[in-house]
Amino acid sequence: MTQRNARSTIREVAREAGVSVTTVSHALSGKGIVAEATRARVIDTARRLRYRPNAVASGLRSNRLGILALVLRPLDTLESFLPEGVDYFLRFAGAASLSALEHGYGLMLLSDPTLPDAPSVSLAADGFIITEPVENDPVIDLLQSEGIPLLTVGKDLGRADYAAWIEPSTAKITKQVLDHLEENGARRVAIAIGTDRNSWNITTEASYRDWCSARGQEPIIVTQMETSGTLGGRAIGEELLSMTDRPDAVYCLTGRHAAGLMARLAEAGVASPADILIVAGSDSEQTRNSVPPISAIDLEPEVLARAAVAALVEQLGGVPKNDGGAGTDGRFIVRGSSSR
Amino acid sequence: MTQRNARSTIREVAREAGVSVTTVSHALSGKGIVAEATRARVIDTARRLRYRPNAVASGLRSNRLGILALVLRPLDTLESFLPEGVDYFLRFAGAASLSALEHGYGLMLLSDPTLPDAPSVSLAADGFIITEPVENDPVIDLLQSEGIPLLTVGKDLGRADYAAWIEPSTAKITKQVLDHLEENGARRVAIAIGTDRNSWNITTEASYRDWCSARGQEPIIVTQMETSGTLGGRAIGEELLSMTDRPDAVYCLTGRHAAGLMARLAEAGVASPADILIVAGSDSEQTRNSVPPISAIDLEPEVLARAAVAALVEQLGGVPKNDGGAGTDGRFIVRGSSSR
DNA sequence: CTAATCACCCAAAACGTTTTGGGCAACACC
DNA sequence: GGTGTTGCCCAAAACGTTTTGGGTGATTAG
Repeated sequence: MTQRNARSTIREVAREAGVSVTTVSHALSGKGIVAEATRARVIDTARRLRYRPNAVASGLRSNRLGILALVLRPLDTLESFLPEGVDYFLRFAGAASLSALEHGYGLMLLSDPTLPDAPSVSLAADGFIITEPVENDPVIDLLQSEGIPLLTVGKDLGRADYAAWIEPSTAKITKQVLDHLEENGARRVAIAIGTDRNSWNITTEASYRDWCSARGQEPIIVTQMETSGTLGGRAIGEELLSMTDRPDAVYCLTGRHAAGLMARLAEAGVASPADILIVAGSDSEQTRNSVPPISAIDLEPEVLARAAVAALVEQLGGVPKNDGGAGTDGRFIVRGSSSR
Repeated sequence: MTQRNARSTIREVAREAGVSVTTVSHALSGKGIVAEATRARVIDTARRLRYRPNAVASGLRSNRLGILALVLRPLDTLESFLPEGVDYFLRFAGAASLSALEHGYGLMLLSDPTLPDAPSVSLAADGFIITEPVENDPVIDLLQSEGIPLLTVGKDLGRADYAAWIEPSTAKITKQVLDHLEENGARRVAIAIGTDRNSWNITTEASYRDWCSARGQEPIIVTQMETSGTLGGRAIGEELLSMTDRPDAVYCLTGRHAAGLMARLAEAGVASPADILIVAGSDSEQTRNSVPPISAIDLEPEVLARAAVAALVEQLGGVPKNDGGAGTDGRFIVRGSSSR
C-alpha cells in the first residue's frame, strides 16, 4: 500500500512555536505583520519539524496551485506524439519546464484538454501556454470560458483583439531570408509553406507577397502538409521541377520538407547551391545533416519558451496582458545550401 | 486581473438535481450505491451545468491529485538543461507525458526536488519517475521520507533491496553488441563508459568483464564524463591511439562520445570499419549522421517510458511494487561502423 | 409479528491551508 | 481623558471535494 507518512502540518508548527496557525502562515509567506522575533521562531520550528506546506491545500484556498500547463498544439494533430526529428517542440518543452521551475512553478505537459477523456487535473493549472494555436482554436475557447489565464505562442489569427501572445518576428525573419537569397544571386524566389492555418504560415506568406510586389516578382507559393515530412519535401521538389520557369531559390518553412526537397532535386540533376538556393525556416536534424547542409533559421525555442513563461507568470501576477511581443528574431544559420 | 469565472460546483449540481452533494459525488465517481434513475439525472444535470470537478479540492480530500512527476536525473548534473543531441531524454519525456495522459494523469517535468528553491508543488505529485538515479540518490531519500511512491528507471545500485525499478536489459544488450563485434572479426574489444555511478555504466562494465573472462581477453576500459560530448569522445580516441596493443573494436556507451572517437581516429588514419569497429550504446543524431554512420542501440525510450508509467500507475493503485523488470531489450541498429 | 437485511440517501466532518474580521495593548495626538 | 492609530496576534470561516457514520423505508428471514 502507498501509505503516506504523516507530514507535519501547519497546526503542529503553530503548537510547537506557541502561536496561531494564522501567524505561522503569515510568518512563512511574509504576508501579514509579524514581529521579527516571532517570525524567526516560527521559521526555526518549521525547519526543525521539516514542515513543507501542502501545495494542494494551499492551492485550494488561494486558487493558485503553482502549475503551468503547456499544450503543443501541432502535436495534437499528428498521429504520433513525437515524430522523429521534430526537436523544436522538445527543446521548447524542456526550456519551458526549466524556466517555470525558476519562477517557482511546475510545468505540466498536456495534450488537447477539450477531449472528453482529458484528465480533470488539466484545468487545475494556474495558466496555460499554447503553442501555434489553430485559427479560432477551441482550446482557447475552453480556457476563456473557464477563466483560466493563457498565453499563446504564435497568434490565433481568428482573434484580432486578443493580446496575450508572443511569437518570433516572422516578418523580419522572412525578409532577412529573402534578402539573403537575393544577395546570393537569386532572381526567382519561391516559398514552400505548410497547410496549418497558423500565424507562422500566414505571416510568412504575407511577408513574402510584400517582398515580391516590392520587386515586381510574381509570387510562387507551394503548400504541403506539415505532417508529410521528407516525403512531402520530395513532392515539393516534384512540383518545382514541373514548372516551366523554375525558381532559382526556395524558402521552405519546415526542415524536413527542405531536406526532402533537396534530395529530390538532386536526383533530377538540380544541385544546391549551384542550380538552386535553399533555406529552411526551422532548423532540425535533417537540415544540419543534409549534403550540403541546409541554411536554416534556428527559431531558438529556448528563448521563446523563456519569454512565454515569463510573460505568463507576469500575467498571473496581475500585470495586464502582454501586448503581443516578439520573443525572438531567430538566428540565421547560413550553410552550404544557400551561399556560393 | 485574472478573475476566474465562477465554475459550477458540486453543490449547485446537487441543488439542481434535487439530491445531496454526497449523492452527486457518488453518482459521478461510481463509488457508493445510487439508484440508476438518480445517477442518470445527476449526470445529466452535471453535463447541463458544465460541471467539472475541481481537481485541487478533490486532490486535497482524497490525497490524489492526478499528477505524476518526472525527474531526469542526468540532466540535473548538466550545466544546460537540454544539451544538443541528447534526444533520449526528450523522447522519454514526451512518451511519458502522453502515456500518463492515457492513464488519466498529468505529467510534471521537474528538476532536483531536494534543492531548497524547488517549488513546493513538486511534492504534490502522486508518484515520481526518476530516470537513472545516482548511487544512493538523495532524491529517493527525500521521497521515501515523505512517503511518496516512486519508480526508478535504472536501478539505484546503492539500494540492494529496493524493488520499484525498471530498466533496459543491459546485460543482454551488452552481450549482443560484443558478440556482434566478435562475429565481425574483432579480437580485442574495448569499452568506453561514462563516469556516473549509475546502473547503465556499472552493469555494462560488469557484463563486459564477464564476457572477456569467458574468452580469456584482458578487459580494456576507458572512462569519460558523460557531459564531455564529442570532445570527450576525441579524448577517448587519443587514449586508444596511445595504447601499444590497440583494440580493434570499441563499444562506446554514449553516442556523442562514439562520434568524437570516430572522428579523432579517422584523423589519425585509423578508419572505421576497416581498422576498427565502433558501436554506440545509445542512438543519437551524432551516430546517425557520422560518416560512416555508427551502429547503435536504440534504447527505445518510448517503450521504457510507457512501461515506467504503467508500472507506477499500477503501484499507485495499490498493486505491490514492481519486482524490477526489463522495460526493453533495445533495438540494435547495425550501420557501417561495425560491419564489413 | 419481529428482526434482520438491503437499497438508497444524506448531514456533517474532514483534508490543510489562506483570508477575513476583528481584539488587545501601547502609544500619540488633541 | 478621550480618540485615533499602530503593531501584533488570533479564532473562525472558507476553498470544493470525499468520506464517515448513520437514517429511513421496504423487503426478506425466522
